Amino acid sequence: MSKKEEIHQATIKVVNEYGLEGATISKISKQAKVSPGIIYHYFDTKDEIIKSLFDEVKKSFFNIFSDGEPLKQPILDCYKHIWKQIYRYGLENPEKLLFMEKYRNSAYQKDSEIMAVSSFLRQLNMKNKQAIEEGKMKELPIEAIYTMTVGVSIEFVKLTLNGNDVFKSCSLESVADAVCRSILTEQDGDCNAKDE
Amino acid sequence: MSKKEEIHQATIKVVNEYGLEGATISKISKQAKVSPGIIYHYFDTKDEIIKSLFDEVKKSFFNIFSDGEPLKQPILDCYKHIWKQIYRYGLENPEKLLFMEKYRNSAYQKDSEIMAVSSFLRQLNMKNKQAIEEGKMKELPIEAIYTMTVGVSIEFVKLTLNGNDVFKSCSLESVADAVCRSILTEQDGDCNAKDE
Amino acid sequence: MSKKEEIHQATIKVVNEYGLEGATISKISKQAKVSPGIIYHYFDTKDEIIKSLFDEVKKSFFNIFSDGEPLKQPILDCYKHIWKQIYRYGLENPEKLLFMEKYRNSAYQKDSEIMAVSSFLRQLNMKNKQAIEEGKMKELPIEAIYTMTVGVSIEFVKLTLNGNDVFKSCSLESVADAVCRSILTEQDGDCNAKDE
Amino acid sequence: MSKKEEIHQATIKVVNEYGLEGATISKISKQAKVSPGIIYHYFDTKDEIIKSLFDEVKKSFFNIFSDGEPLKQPILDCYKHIWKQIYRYGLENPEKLLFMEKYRNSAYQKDSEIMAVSSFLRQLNMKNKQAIEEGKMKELPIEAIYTMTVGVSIEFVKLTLNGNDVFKSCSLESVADAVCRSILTEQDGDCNAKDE
DNA sequence: AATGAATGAGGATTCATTCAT
DNA sequence: TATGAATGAATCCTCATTCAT
Repeated sequence: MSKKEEIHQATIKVVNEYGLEGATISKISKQAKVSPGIIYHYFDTKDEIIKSLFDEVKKSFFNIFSDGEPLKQPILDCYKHIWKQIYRYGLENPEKLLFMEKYRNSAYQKDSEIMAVSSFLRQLNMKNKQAIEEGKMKELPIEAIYTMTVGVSIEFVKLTLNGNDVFKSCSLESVADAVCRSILTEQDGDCNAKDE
Repeated sequence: MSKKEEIHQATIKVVNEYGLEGATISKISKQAKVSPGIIYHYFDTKDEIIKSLFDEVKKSFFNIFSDGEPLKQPILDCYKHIWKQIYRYGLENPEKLLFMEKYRNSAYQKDSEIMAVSSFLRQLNMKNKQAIEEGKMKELPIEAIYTMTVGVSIEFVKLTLNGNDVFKSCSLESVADAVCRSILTEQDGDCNAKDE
Repeated sequence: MSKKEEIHQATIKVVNEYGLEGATISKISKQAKVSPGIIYHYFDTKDEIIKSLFDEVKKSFFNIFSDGEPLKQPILDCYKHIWKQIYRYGLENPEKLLFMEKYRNSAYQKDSEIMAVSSFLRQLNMKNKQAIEEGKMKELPIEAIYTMTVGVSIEFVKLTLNGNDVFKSCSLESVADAVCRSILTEQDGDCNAKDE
Repeated sequence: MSKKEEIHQATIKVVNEYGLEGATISKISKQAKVSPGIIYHYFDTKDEIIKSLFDEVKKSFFNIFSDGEPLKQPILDCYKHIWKQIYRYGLENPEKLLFMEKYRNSAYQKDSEIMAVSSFLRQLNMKNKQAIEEGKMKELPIEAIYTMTVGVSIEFVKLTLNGNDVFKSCSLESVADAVCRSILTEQDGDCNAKDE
């Protein structure tokens, strides 16, 4: 592991323990067992540490989207697959996921530019548009789709990490199914949708 | 408005402009047009200002749940009603809602003790349990139900406040319906649910 | 003496002991017997302390130019008067004069914008131009005139402060006379010199 | 050029760009294209770099005093010659001259030990004393003589380097003459002035 | 109640210097 | 000789909190 990675590792630990605002250079350097000075040999500012770490984590996060080639499946199965992948990722990498969530709600992230343009996400976006045209999916912007699926999965991770036994009586599968079904059109998603 | 309330008001404004970590006593005192010293007559510490403000905002937030007596409606309609109320509340009180979200992801909130025990929420919880027993709703803990409904509504508020025209092509009603339907059981929520 | 003045006083002492670069907030606060924090209640930055102090000192320095109404005298006597006033000022206010000299050669002073535009200096400049037109004074820019007269006086102060007994065998008067005569034209500077 | 000289060269460049206080080992090493570590093989401390550089520059500066054998000329012509040599040197070696001036006003130079004892200066000092005995020159210490002549020339260099067109209407020769004449006795300096 | 000057610990960052390679 | 990573003390500055008035 390179020194930069070690500092990133230390940072993510400190952020999870003390919050983004509580992550001081002093704490990070102690956690990484290096001097405060050397950190500035690898990073220009403290902000750069946080931002580059976020970029790393975001990359690793979006990488798991494409695991298992979900694009080859029908739109519902595609999102269900991603939903479950996110949940597993979150449980296996709680510090990464919680770091992302803290970053997302912090002053670092001014606009919601979360939607990175990985090649996978571009393809997923294409798939979305196609499904919308085919009348299978609600005509919603990608951010809304993301919120209604991935966003919920992330919140379920947080619940689980907080000790909440979410899936005691109800299977992960059925929740993933129900949640992801909400992005489909009425005729496609269920039979008895009614408007007020 | 009491002095405490004035300080709370000033705090919420400063937090929304500068973030939780950027909200200094100095800025709050200037915003509230009082001296820094007097703030410590009304609050013991800065943390107490933030925490008591959160309690206030949380109370006002959960108050709107009961508007329109949603408990008298069937479970789906009840949650759809709440969903839309939250969305409206968020657009009308962006500072309050964003403050809550910032607080929720900060170091202030160690555990997820969001679920306040208002009398309404107790009643809603009863209604949940009944619906579960009747086989109408998935057997999920209240926090999960909350996440799948209210949580999504809040995220939609954030999207809208960020300038995202979420409901350009798809009605608020249909999204609320689809999202809230995800907490129902398969037979109740839709016709063609399938398991993997 | 106001707190700002006290901090200025402390700063001038520290600068004279440790140099401009050695004048740290820590040293200044100890010299002024105040906490480091309070300094930033009166000044925005360390630079502002130095710059405002320079403005103060410069003002006091240029004030002594006009003492004794030198403008009413012929050009040579006028400059001789100023020359001697500067010398006296320097011996009486060594810290102020040395501070000015340090500032002048530092990174603070990028261009040589020393020539403040006090009303007196404007009048002196007028007198210069008149003397040039009358053929009494060399046609040199004001900065050169300043260098040849005031500049030399300041250097004599430095010599004296360094323990050099400059005027042991040669009177202050005769040096002032000889130095200031150098700005006169040849015909005017030479044969009709008069001594006091 | 030896490594030490290369480091000196780099130092003088960095000092002129960033000032004495802004000249860090890091910048010097980059400018010299060597590692920071190796600098400490050639110099014990950063102060030693600066001080030895000053000694070098001072030597080169005082060397030009003797160019053209000014000692063989009458005292006035001798100083006029030196005056003009200094001015030319300054314009040709602005970095060296400005470095000297920065050093002279810094915390490095506690006492005014500028007057190096080169063999030339010893001879010049002898010439001074003789001229004083002969009643041709004012009875002033060597430092005062230096200030009244060389010091003024250096200041004229600074004015010129700062973009001031000092000699637009008045010749270098006449200024050198007038300035250097100020060190002569009254009878000698006045009536028998001759121009070129 | 109210002010705002004052404190001092702690923040990010820099930099002369050292040291393993 | 030479590198450049590493150290840690010192820098400027901030800010929650206190206190004299």
